[in-house]
Amino acid sequence: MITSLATAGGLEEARMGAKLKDVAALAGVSVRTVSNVVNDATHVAPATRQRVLAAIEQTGYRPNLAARNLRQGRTGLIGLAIPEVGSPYFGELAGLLIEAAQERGWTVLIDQTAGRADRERRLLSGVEGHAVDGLIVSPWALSPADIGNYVSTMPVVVLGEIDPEGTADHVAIDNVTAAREATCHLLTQGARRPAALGLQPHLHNRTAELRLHGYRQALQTAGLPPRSELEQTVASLHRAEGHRAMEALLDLAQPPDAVFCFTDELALGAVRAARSRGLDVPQDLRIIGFDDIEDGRYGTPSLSTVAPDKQQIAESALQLLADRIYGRLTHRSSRQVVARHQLLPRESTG
Amino acid sequence: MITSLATAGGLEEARMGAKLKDVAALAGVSVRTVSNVVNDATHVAPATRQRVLAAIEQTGYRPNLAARNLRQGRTGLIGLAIPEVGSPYFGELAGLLIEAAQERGWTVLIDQTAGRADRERRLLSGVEGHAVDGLIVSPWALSPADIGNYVSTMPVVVLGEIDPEGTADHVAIDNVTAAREATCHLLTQGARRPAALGLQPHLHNRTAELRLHGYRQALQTAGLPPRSELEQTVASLHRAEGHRAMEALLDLAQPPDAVFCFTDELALGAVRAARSRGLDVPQDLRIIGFDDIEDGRYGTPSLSTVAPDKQQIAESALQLLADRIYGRLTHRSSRQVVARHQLLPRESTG
DNA sequence: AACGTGGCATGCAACGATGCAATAGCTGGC
DNA sequence: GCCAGCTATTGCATCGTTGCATGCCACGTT
Repeated sequence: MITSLATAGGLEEARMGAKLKDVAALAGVSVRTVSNVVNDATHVAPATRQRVLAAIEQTGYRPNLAARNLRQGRTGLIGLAIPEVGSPYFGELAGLLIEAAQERGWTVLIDQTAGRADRERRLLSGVEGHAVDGLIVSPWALSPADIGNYVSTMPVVVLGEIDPEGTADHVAIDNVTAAREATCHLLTQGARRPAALGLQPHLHNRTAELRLHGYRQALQTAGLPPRSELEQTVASLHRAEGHRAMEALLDLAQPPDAVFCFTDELALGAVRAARSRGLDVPQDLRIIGFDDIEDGRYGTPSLSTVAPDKQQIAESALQLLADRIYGRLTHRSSRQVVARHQLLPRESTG
Repeated sequence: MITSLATAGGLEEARMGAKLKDVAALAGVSVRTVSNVVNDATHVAPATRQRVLAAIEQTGYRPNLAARNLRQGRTGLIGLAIPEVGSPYFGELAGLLIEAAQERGWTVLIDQTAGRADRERRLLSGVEGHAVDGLIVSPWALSPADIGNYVSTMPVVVLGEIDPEGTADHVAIDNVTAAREATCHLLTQGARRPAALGLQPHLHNRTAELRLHGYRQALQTAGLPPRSELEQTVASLHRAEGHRAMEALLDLAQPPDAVFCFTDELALGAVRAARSRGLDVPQDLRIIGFDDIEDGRYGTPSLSTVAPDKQQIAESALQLLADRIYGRLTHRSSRQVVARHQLLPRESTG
């Protein structure tokens, strides 16, 4: 309708929706040639290219992504499924992923699963349709088997959890070692009854399991018996739960003298709880977290923590995904990247 | 190619890419009817609907969004341009927006502008092509005039800054009043030399300007003279800058006895700086922030702050955008929503 | 002189879905 | 018994782009 008008006279008023056809008409070439210029692929004579570029400039042409996607079968979008963007660790990670994705020409589309299994499944099963070329999932509530069912549908990279069945690509740090190191650090600083805070047995939170495992290993190495009352379960990973769980620990007949929290957020809540009971951190109670979120660095006391290399995690995840999407990798077998981590002792452990 | 195969025998192996055509063939109806069922719009006989639904189930059909978008001219995506997802305030806000958008059937696509004007412009000018139906922009570095140039291209809602020329829809709180209240709170608590921390004169950060204005109003009302050395400029809104700026204030011959920080992050850095100099907050120095991020609630001391109603901001922004996108609103004139805010006195001001 | 080669440019068809308008089937009223 | 007035269903064209195959030309080779 307007199309023909725009084609005929479209010089300045072409603002809204110049198509390839319009550009072609203005430049006096075929639609196909304009497309070639835009995708600067095949041989185009310099003179023609100039003319087309000028026409593009003049019409303000922008490729219609929907059409391009339909034709190419790719969308240039990748999904990122995380529990919450608002939580610092995932926020920081999302930021890095978005940045890194942009460099590869991808746009990231965030879905918040809030750790609910149904939502994570819905996402994987492709409710979004053919909307994304691939998916990066950070599952808190999904079992490895669940994931296996869906990787056949589209490229999936899983963050933060090792899938024992090896059906999907994974990026994670060595959680057992990291947790052991954190606990050892507490012991080295003189702790005799270190607690673990952050179990989530009701969810399929394998990351938490691994960290618990590392914690127990450290105890064993030090010749200390595991005590189940020192292993605190939480319902979520927010500060409020850290606060609550810490109070429960302090209410024990024999309270701990140190706490390894599975995330920094939990640790920050725990610190707060300890201090409002008049305890000094680290004097009376040493606390270490996990994630190295920015809040921990500027709190009082600054929070000791284990820092996963988030940058590396982001890069690796995209690399794995790229390999699958561009089909550089045909074989089914999954790959695993183990990202670096680093123990960062700060004030909260003395 | 595979299409015909799938159409003919496609019962179970239709996993990868069942189209409308395949479903239609299986259900023994026309493609158009299947489409009608999917969009449950027009009259479809119950029996037919059942048959089609079964076929959809069996084939695992998912609508191809690219095709749908091409046809409809809408993408179902809205862009969200914020400086950083990793920063708590924007992370929390993004989370709420994503959630609210999902309820309206939209998917949010986050772009991080890092406060760089070129990036914000690039985004507005539609580098993303016809990729998004609308845009929510939280500009730190863009002047109102810049925005005016682009609103004609697509629906835009601006967050956190009032555009005096009235070219775009806006959602913001009453920053002047809020800042005045925060400063008044400091004065009420006994402050005599309250400082303002967070100016960004080099950027077109109008939000900061408004908060400074409110701060000065409060001083004037209290009969205190404004002192330019108490108005601290920052290069970014991160904790580190809050830390640095606070130290600068403390190095003054006559340091302040209270500080109004323009964001909670700055405030957290400021608290840290004060305490590492041996000052007690709030005993020696009262500090109030702005944003009500979660970190502030669980720090020691807990941070007094001004809490914008983030939920309302998110809802309103989407409402305004929806009106534009669905064309319920044709007239050019811009609308402004002033969201609620609330002063939250906590420990850091005594 | 005839032929092969490679650089440019083009036309046609198709990606998968929906808007439109037309058709087939049905009921009820006179 | 016939037609008006429905509802249910369908075919065709189309959204804007790119893959494929081909046409055309000029040049270098035998």
